[in-house]
Amino acid sequence: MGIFSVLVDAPAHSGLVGALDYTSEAVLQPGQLVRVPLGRREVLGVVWDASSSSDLQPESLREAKWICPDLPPLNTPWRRLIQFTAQYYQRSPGEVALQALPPQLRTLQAEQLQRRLNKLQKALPKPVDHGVTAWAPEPTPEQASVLAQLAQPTAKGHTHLLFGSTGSGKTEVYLRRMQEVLASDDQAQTLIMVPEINLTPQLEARVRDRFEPLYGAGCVVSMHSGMTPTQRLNAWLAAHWGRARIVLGTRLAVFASLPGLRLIVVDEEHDPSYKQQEGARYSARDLAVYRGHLEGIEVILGSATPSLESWFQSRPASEADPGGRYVRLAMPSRVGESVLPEIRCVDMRLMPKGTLFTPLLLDAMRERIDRGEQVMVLLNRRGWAPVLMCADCDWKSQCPQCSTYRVFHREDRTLRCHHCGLTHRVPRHCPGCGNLDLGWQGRGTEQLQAFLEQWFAQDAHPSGRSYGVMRMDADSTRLKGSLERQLSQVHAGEVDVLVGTQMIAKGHDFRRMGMVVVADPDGALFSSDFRAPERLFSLLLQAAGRAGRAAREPGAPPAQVWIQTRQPDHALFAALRRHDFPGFAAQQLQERLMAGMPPFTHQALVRAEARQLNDALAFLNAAREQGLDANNEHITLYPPVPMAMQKVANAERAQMLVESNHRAALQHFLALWAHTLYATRQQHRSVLRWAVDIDPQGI
DNA sequence: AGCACGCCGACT
DNA sequence: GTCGGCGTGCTC
Repeated sequence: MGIFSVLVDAPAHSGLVGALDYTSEAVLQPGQLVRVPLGRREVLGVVWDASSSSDLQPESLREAKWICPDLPPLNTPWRRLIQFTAQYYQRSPGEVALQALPPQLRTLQAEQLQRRLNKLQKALPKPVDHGVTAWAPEPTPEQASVLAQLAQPTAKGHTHLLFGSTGSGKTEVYLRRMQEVLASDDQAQTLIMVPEINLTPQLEARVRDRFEPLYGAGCVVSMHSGMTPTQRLNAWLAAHWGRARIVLGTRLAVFASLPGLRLIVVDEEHDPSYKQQEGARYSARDLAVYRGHLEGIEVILGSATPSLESWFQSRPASEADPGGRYVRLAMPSRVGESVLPEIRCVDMRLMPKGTLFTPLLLDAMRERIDRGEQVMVLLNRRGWAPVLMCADCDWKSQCPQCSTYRVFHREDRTLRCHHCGLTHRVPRHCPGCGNLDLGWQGRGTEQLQAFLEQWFAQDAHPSGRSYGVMRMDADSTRLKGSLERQLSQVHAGEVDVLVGTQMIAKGHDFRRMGMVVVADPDGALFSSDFRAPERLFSLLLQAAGRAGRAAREPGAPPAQVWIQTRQPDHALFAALRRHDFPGFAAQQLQERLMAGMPPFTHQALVRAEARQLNDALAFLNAAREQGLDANNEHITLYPPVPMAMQKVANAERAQMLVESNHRAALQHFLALWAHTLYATRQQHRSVLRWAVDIDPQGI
């Protein structure tokens, strides 16, 4: 009878910190999946440490059963990745480990699992026909040079930042590099990550086209939260078994078990979606880099607008500076005939307040459309208008549960809170004074769509048909299949004007888009979040990337981006007009350095929620006092403040910023302080929830 | 986190 | 008299 420690799914604050001890007749390997009794239930566990001794009385230990002898244990790098994630993001290893496994593994009986494995084994990989090669475009000289550099071992290590403008063919570089790596070893596996589920289908199709002829059907699997539990389990097993050679997925795929992993690609590495926003708040991009380091393999981070963290980390060496830890590879040119679109600002200060589009812009749109091109209109606000209000009294569509307004959605006549989801029918008359005259303030995608439909209905297209205006946002794509349907309508040319939120700016390859209109970006210029300019720049450059992807006809005017703003002289737009990310980044980094912000400092947030704001603040203040007593010179503990969105779903929220110039010092402090926080929580029972967010996205 | 036990209010 | 509200406590 040996003693084995086992990880089970228990949150860090449950008192069950670390692994639990169990006995077993059979010798269990670390990484083996087991089923263990925990209280009255039986749960899935991961064997963590073999034949350890236990502090507990031997007779109080219960017995672990392995679930499936044929399932190989999770390997050492995987376990170390889990260990690191738990420690770095201040969660229990059990919680992280079990979250990283497919949910169905918890409930599946041993026989069912065995049946799955048998099926997987029977579906033998198609013997590779070495005569077969997938068609692939010839790499451009720029791509070839980057590929040569990737193949060349460097002193810097194995993480590369591929800085390539939209349309420079980054995906082709990923695919070719994957192909080289896969060909070098018949056990080799690669992982490629994308920020959003929406972007997986088109990349998946491209990856399948390239690799299925080489490695057979089933060599590519996807991993994202939109899959059914069964699909997820099958994909996970195929990867864990080594049958899948390529795993393609969203942030959760960073935890896929890949015994033959040789390369990780993180596409659009700057995208905020890589940061998990609940539970263990990990950054899949950062973990990908760490995993690469653990496995001793190559990592490629790709973006046209890298995060300032990655940009800084990839700075070249100079006399005074040894440079960053990543190797920067640049691909500045667009593939083929297409040229960079012309970016211009439209000065909205000259227009009456409330103008949706300037007349000049509307004329330019029609001109484009009549030439057979499409126009994209970007506005990052769903619904008709962000506020409904009474013309007589001061009633506004305030959400009763949150410190924000419910958004007026005219299409389904609702007032919806975008934070807590609360939905009401639009009142017929003012709930404050009974007045029938309810108006709105501001604009959303629905309103732009309606305006443009009306505008273009005044005339017919020169060909006699009518103009097509379509809206694409989270509302229009809610139903299954509607995203695909809408995209195919755009590709089929049934749409002249596509109105939408940032969803339309990301990734999709609209070949006929000749003009991009940014309707109202100014909100982001005045945001209190120091990362807002970075995100806006990235969004606008990505949007610009949608324009003019195809070669243009001789004599056709260049693709254009029109930005309607009341700040046309803003430095951000000046850099954008030059397509100058390096210039923008240099200026932002200078500001961050001066203001002592990331990447020059490291941050963590402690957030707390309570029914009363003061209870949340009191908890944080008490925690801060004790943190200050620890008196660490490298740590700054700022006083707690109410969050910008102070109330969400009837919970008052406050947060406290912890900062340090040294990542290790911050980690060390947080690890010690965690105990204090748990203890302090016991004295503050009114606190509903609290959590630590390491490297927070927004403050 | 689950899932117990446990001790007070409105119903068959 | 029970069904059930969610407060506290434990799980190797």
